[in-house]
Amino acid sequence: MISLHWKENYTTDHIGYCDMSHSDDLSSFELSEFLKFDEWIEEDDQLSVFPAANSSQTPVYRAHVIGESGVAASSHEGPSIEEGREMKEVKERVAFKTKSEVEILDDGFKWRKYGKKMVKNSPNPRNYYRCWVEGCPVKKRVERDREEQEYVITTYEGVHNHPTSS
DNA sequence: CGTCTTTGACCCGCGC
DNA sequence: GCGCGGGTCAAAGACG
Repeated sequence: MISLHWKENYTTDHIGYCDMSHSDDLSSFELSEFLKFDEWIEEDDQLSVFPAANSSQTPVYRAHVIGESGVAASSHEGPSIEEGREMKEVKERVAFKTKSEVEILDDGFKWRKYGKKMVKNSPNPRNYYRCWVEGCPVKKRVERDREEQEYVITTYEGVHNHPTSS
């Protein structure tokens, strides 16, 4: 059972989370690309790699999701998966808020850093990465949470047009 | 010596 | 039109 919930506003974005058990059929889930199944935040807020599809366990994983769609934002009861899919069409962007001391999280992809910027009202810089694979449009940006410095916010933008290179 | 990071410059959209 | 904030470029530097 997959359910997507949304919480209160987070600056201009909206934070939600998605609960799912590993018994779900990932391939048929429309949000699979959008949510990047290979990276999740576990219940204890430790980053973990999603287990292989043939794993016998059925753990529940949780990811924090930051959306930017007005569609999702306007829903008070929380968006359905339909709305989530619409969000993907508007902007293929997903963010994870992760409790971590290091900002370089190995998610199975190779990244090339191309920029760093100090953001206003925050003492922390924001780092910009591009997917290392040529022709792949995916970018990500990494920054520390303004208030909770022990958290790292990783934002992915776009969908990989190639398999994960290990 | 090649490759990846660093870092200031540049660009672009937006509000005033 | 101009300044500001955020995103990207690219030359120079670091590092193996």
